[in-house]
Amino acid sequence: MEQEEVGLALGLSLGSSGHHELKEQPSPSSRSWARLEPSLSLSLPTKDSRLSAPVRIAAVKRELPMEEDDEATADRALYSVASSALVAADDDEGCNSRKKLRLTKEQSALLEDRFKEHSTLNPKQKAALAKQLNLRPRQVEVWFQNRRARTKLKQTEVDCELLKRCCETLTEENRRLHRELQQLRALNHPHPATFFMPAATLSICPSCERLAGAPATTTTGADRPKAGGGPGRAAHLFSPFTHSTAC
DNA sequence: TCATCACCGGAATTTACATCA
DNA sequence: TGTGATGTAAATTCCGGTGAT
Repeated sequence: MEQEEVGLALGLSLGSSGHHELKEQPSPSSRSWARLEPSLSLSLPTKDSRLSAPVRIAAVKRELPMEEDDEATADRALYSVASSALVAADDDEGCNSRKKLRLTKEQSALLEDRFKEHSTLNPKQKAALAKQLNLRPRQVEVWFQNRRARTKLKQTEVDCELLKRCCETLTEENRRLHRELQQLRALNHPHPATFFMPAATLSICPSCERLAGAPATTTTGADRPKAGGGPGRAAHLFSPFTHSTAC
């Protein structure tokens, strides 16, 4: 991005004359900046300076020893400087705050469209999209980062809700199994007068590994979790006399 | 093989702004 | 109409992973 574009994008026309150490300013990428900074001995105009932001950025560009193919790093550095200039602009007005970009509906829509296609961008795509949107590549990059974060958060919420429902289902299944267990125990230790099935007939079905010994009327495949052989396994009750291979 | 560097993305956090009671 | 609480999203910072040299 040309320095003039940066200045125009920021809508800045600052008056300034002083200088400000670059490393004191926050940047979009502190690591990139930290790697740049040691090689720099330049100082930047501050809020007190009388240079316009584009001029200041141009000054930085002259002093930054960058390769032409290092546009991403350059962009971050320039953005950092531009941000600094913006802060300086506010300071000029006695308001030490950064301005916040609000994307237009058109910009948001296009970003969303691109995100639907690819949730990440390569440098060329980023630059092209930035140009198309009249934004800085760094802004596009940040938007995609935040968008991915929002997507992940949304998915986490969905997963959480699913787990919650699953937990409720399992809890209910657990209650039901406890009731059945009590019934089975009653069968296993019946009063002599009401005895009708010997304890020995309660067994595990060899084919499905489910407990046998009572009618298989309470548990169906529909009301059990499909996977994993959960609580439903032991609850599948059947009579060894009526059990078939359908089990 | 190891060290260093550059780059990128994720996570956490900060901050500006909009909305609403 | 002014104000504080709150939510949202842009921006920042830090950190770890990875590939190139």
